Amino acid sequence: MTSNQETFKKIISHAKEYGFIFQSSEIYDGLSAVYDYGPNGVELKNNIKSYWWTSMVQMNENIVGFDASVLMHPKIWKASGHVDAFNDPLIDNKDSKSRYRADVLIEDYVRKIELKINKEIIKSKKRFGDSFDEKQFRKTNSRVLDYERKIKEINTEMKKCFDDDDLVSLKKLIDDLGIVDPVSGSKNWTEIKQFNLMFSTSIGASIDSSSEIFLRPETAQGIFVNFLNVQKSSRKKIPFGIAQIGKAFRNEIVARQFVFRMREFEQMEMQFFVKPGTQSQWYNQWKDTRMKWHQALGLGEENYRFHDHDKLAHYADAACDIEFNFPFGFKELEGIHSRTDFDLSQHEKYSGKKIKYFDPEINESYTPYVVETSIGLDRMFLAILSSSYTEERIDEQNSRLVLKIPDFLAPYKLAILPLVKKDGLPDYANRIFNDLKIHYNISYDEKDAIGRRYRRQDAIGTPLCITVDHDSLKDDKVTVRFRDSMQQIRIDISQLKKEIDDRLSLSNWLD
RNA sequence: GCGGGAGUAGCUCAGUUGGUAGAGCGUCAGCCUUCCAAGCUGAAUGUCGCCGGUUCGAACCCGGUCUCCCGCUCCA
Repeated sequence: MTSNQETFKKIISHAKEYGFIFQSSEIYDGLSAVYDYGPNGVELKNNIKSYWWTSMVQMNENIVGFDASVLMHPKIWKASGHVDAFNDPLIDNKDSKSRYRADVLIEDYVRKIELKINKEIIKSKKRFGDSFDEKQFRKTNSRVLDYERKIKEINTEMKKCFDDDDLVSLKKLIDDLGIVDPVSGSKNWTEIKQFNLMFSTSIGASIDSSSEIFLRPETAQGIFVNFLNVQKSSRKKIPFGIAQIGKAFRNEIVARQFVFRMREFEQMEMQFFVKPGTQSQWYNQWKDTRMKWHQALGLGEENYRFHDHDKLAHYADAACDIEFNFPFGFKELEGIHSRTDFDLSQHEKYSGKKIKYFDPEINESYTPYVVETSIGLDRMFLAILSSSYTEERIDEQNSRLVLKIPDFLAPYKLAILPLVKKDGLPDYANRIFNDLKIHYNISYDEKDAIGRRYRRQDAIGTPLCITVDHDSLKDDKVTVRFRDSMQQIRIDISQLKKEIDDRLSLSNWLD
């Protein structure tokens, strides 16, 4: 096992031990790929949300907030393409133990035939030189005609299988074509199974009259179907954005790597509506803005990189990920997609309602183009947790475990600690606690030696510790101890709030 | 879903041939009063993942099942 994997395991243990993340339904053996956030976890998560929301909605005059429901009309998922795209017919090879999408196997087979046609063409081109007429050749060459007929047959049969949901015939097609596993060369296939990545439930109390609906597999469609409601009620002019934070659900076949891939997860997304033709410019601008937002956290610029998509989804004309260096390598943290007018057009088509924006600048109406930024909240959480987890050696004997979480995201902003729990120090400490608790989430601790309490706060990432000692009773000064440097300053309690604010304010991070 | 590995206290792990379930750390109470954990005393915490089988007797053997880890696969 590599040291990264070791570290990752330690982070998972740490998350449990200090109340950040628990596995769902643990006492019933757990529910796979579903997690619960503990007392410290929910604080961190809420702070991340607030950081995102503030920088998106509050700091941008042309972005408004939104919160769509999880349950939506089932036609939405037909329009968006999820009903088709999230249904994968999968087949396993018993010898190589590999799993494939049945349609991809067949498409690969078709591609091989196409290669054969190309070979024939190249061969003849060489023979005939400049006088070679490709169109004529394709029409007349018997071998090429056979190949093309074969391709047509396969495609027709495959389409028929999909239209009829006939997995048995689809399997027969794979058998008849003699398709072999690219790894093992074996034809030892299992039956084809249909996997639907959308969770379904039913709406309506009566069994007879109820109908199947889906838990949303992405939050974005809630924004698209409300585009006109939001645009008209908020009187926004293009270009403008709609932002929302919410849960989405995917019944992943393989869901692993802790909270990186969950069946129930939370997205923070912003759909930015622009004039057609300007999408590429906005796409690049949002790429830049989003990367800067991440890097402002100070987790290390070298931990981020762009990954451009080679293969674009059906709705996109450009797409990239911001990847983060997780303990298991660089993986997607946020997606930035230029979604064209696909979604709005589809909903216009399926709903029969006009979804157009009248642009007063050019006196024309059009279907806006969309640039999407979509970040996995749980992934962001994991990025912060894993990169802030630090095992620090202080000297020969001493080490400590500290979460160097960006200060304003920390579950507790400060801890108030009486040096000893007698001589009236706890009373004094409690007065400070009560004065400040309306402003910050504060931890109070009087158990054990002061050093041990500092370590406990380090382990959950509390940036500041306020220690009350005997002198405090006389001079109204307390010790402020900093998490990362472990340095201490002595400060008058009247200056305390200002000192804390100067250090923790969001404005240190947002401009 | 397939293959491999694992599951004993909150955490890390012992547990002999099948014979009453253990340690360290942590937690809690008390002592000590000390500005960077690991001083003293005491306490709580386990259907040994779950179900079944074999046995006089199962943490241990057998079967099933659930969960986690690794690989394959998938990923808007």
